[in-house]
Amino acid sequence: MREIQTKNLPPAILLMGPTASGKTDLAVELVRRLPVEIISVDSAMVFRGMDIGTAKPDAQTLAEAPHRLIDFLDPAEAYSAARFREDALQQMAEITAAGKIPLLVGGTMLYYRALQQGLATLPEADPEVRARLEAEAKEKGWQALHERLARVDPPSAERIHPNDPQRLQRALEVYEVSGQPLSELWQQQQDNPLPYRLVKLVVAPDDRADLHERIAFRFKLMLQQGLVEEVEALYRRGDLSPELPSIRCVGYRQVWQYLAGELSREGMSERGIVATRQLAKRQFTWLRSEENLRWFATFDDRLVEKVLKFLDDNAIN
RNA sequence: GGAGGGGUUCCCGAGUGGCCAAAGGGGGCAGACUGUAAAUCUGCUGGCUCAGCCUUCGAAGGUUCGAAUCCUUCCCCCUCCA
Repeated sequence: MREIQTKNLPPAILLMGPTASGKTDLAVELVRRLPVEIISVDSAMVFRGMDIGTAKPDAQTLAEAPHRLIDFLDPAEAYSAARFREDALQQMAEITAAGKIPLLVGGTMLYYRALQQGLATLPEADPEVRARLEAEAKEKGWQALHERLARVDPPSAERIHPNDPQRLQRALEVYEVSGQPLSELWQQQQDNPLPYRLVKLVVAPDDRADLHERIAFRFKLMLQQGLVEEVEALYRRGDLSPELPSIRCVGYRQVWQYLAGELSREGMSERGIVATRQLAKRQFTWLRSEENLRWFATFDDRLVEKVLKFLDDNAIN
């Protein structure tokens, strides 16, 4: 029954893949051949002034294939999965209204998840509450906060590992701000299917070793292109710190440490490459749990051709 | 040529007779993931016919009931003296 309803919905393409798999190149190619418009699904490209390290397409590419949801946030600010969902839905609606097809491209898998499955109605981040919890943890230890969570929200305490400060903090924050346990609010979550017929594909090298090689090559290229200078500009602002989501991004964090004298130039490069590999690995874990994915190999000579055929078979043309 | 220090499982590094397939860290692999997610966290990590067995601590011998740990010879690396 749901299938039948789906048929009448406007289409949208989700193009996923680990970092350095060639998503952007493929997306640009699709823009040239199909009536699609790109929406970025990337938690790092949202930041202004973070171009080289996020592998943001260059100005010329962006002129040809505009990306929505990039370059709109200052690195001092924070984004979220919930805001992404709102923003993406709005952009998708605009594109569809203009008679085009939304092409969502990126590697932030939580955002895809949030978009597809929706989120529970929860209070947004509260910097004051977080700061207070942080201070408390520093004094008493996260173990104590885990014990407190066990009293006010047993299911969440059961689920969240005592060593996971980020999730502990969030669960306690939700309880403090809303007066309700996170686990309760989750239960009230409603099924909220997207009003789109999703066609999902992923690009990734067949061989992990190939991806690792690409990652190392690309990171060194970023350094040649001026990644250190880019991060230095952020470093010199004086109002940014390594705790911010922007500065914790892969590459930025390591270069920041290098600028702070905590890493040698060589160590920074090595750690940056390692962090990128580890990111790709986590992205694969998400991808394996995605339903209805069609996989394409990055190094396939006929990649574009095959993708176009697949999309055509799915009534996208 | 002489004096000393060292070679440990993918890497770094602890271990100086049994409790050692060998601490810890890194890397790798697998997993989790609901407003920080390029984040945060968890597990595994010599092999096998897997409550046991086999191979491993530079190499080869030896001592011992038993050796990564002690002895002998050899190979290689580092520091210092000449």
